[in-house]
Amino acid sequence: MKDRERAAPKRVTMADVAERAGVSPTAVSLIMNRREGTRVSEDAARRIRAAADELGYRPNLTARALSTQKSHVLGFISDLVTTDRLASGLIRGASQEAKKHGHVLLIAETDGQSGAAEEAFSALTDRQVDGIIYAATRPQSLSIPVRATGGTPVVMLNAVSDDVAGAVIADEYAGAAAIVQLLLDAGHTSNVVILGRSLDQPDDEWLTFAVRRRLNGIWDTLHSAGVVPVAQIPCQPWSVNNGHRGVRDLLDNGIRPGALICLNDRLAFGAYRALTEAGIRPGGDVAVISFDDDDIAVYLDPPLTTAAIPFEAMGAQAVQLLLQRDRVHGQQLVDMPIRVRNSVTIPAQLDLRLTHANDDERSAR
Amino acid sequence: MKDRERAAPKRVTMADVAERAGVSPTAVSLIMNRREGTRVSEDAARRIRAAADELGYRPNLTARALSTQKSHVLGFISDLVTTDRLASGLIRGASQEAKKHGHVLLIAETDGQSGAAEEAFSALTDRQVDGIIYAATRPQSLSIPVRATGGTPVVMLNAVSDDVAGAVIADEYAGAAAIVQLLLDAGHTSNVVILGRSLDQPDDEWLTFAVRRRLNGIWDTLHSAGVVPVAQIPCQPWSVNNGHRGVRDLLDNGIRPGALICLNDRLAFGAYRALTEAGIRPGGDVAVISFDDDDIAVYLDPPLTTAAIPFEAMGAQAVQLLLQRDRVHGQQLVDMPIRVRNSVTIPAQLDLRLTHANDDERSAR
DNA sequence: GACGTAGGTCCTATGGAGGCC
DNA sequence: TGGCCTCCATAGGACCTACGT
Repeated sequence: MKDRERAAPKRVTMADVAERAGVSPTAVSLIMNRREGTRVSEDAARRIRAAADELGYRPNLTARALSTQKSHVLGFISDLVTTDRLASGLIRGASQEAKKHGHVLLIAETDGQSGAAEEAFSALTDRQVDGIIYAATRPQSLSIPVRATGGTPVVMLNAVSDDVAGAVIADEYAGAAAIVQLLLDAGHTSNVVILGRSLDQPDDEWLTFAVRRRLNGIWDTLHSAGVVPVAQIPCQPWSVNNGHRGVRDLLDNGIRPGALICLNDRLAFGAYRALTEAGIRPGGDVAVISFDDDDIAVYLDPPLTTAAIPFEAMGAQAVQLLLQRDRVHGQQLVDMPIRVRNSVTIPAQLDLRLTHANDDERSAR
Repeated sequence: MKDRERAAPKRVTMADVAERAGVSPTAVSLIMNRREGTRVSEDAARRIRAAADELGYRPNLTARALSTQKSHVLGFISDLVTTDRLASGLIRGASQEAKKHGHVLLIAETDGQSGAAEEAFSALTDRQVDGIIYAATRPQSLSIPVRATGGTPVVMLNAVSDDVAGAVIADEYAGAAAIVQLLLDAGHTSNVVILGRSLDQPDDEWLTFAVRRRLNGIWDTLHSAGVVPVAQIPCQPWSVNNGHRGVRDLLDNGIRPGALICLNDRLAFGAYRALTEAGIRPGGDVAVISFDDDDIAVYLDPPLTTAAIPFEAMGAQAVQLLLQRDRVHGQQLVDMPIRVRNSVTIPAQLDLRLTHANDDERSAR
């Protein structure tokens, strides 16, 4: 009788239902879960269902988890608290897929500090999550604190790791190949410029496996078509200002691009600015393609044709991987959809075969 | 002995520690939790701590939750799956604050469908969350399915509700007043134009309580200074294209703004474009202020001075509210920081007293 | 003052008691 | 008397705590 501050009406429990239906708690449990092996009389079952209904009974999943060792909760850890919001799609995709399977997401963040990852893993395993998704906002190789894992299955998302088999990442190579092919098919084969990285540039921290694949996709495709770029502009980081500077310098050097392959949308934004300042119309005078499908891609004028990172699909895929009984090993590559917009002029006949990204402007407030 | 598929090494339990230390589980429990009322000998305590350490003992929080009725888990429900990522800061702020208090976030989304909210609340209460944050990506009034709540405390985040007392929202009125005051202090008092909504416009779905407050802040401040706008441009939704059209029409009508108050950053982006096309330099020829501190605000040239929605602070505040023993009622207003950038030219003497937003371009990949 | 026992949290899995043919 | 089907009691699962020694 210590119902002083706990004004909560005390959840109705299995015992309550059992009592009202005049059966044992066991019978209630059997009815509420599996119906196979009908071990309860139809009459009792009816009474139980009725009682559960009237009392508004809902099973206590914590207790169930304790008993079954399955919590139906998945952990989601993201590597660092970034200031941009690119990767929130990962969570969203994962969350929706989890919901489909009756699971729910417990999230934790490693705020960059070392030791934080271990702490995050522990916080989740202590709560008996059935599996953990370890996600990065930028593709990279992460090490996981195996000790803190306690045997809980882990899949990497937008990242890879030597410590674990499953990983879901964007198919950068194929995506790059596809969008460059689109550019070439549209006839933009001369004066091709690559903005963001030069092959002559020494390896550095920015050359992650994902960037490498993206570059390979680009170069292989150009090469297959016998196209040789007239210029490569290295810049680090891939920011608006660097894109702007890069293209401005290019123009100052008297090189006028016919097609511009930007390694991400921010660079493209900067490029647009430099081109416009020089009186060159993006989309009209020069074809532009890019990567990521950042928010700004739609806002640009003309809207940018870009290879999107399929964050939501990747998140969903990670959940599937985790929930599959027979684990698939190795990397799962997810297609990068090409958002066909107007920064590349496309001959009518080719155009018929393309599906254009149809973004009505997203409305705000 | 059914360790067939469950290859997991079986977590070490309190009983294991007790056995190794030669004490009862109770003693272990006492040591692992509260130390007050030293009811265990220092010697035993030492042995217990040693044993726990050697075995790598970690308490099973599921079991603890079952017995204490406190899960140290907070639920986070967001209202609808929006395509933009503005509000991910809410989760981030909440998550970080929760972590500080030894809590963790369980997330659920109501995918817009009716009934989904109830389902989400149930999914969380079934798992014994200690409290629920009900967040909206756009400020609005939401009704909560009280039945499914089961007495679990709820606070609204970036939203309000008639069904619940606590709510955390941005202080739109004060934010608007502050940024308009900044504009006026900088001397931009003539040819003021408001872009986004006209007072003559009839009430509609876009006129949420948040927008109303934002508008009131603007108008009251202008009024106090005796400033009367030369034009108000209604547009719905607040998109880049509408901002562009609005300002272009304005210029076509021969009105040349001296100061432009945009109701959000997307409108501002469109305005920039229209101004630039007309040969007018934003920041130089016309001062521009705005709201939201969207990603694009930094990318613009010149970077946009805007009143930021403090998503992270709001998320943190919601957690605090939830965790406070003595609940504070009513709405918690969170300050909107003014990001002072270069779209408003500021006299040197005033400038000294301002803190400028110092955004080095965020680096990508 | 130091410690153990037993009972409570709620659900599930298993073996076994009882009834019927 | 044995076989079979109903149903239920009991024993966990890992922890906390009131009480008793």
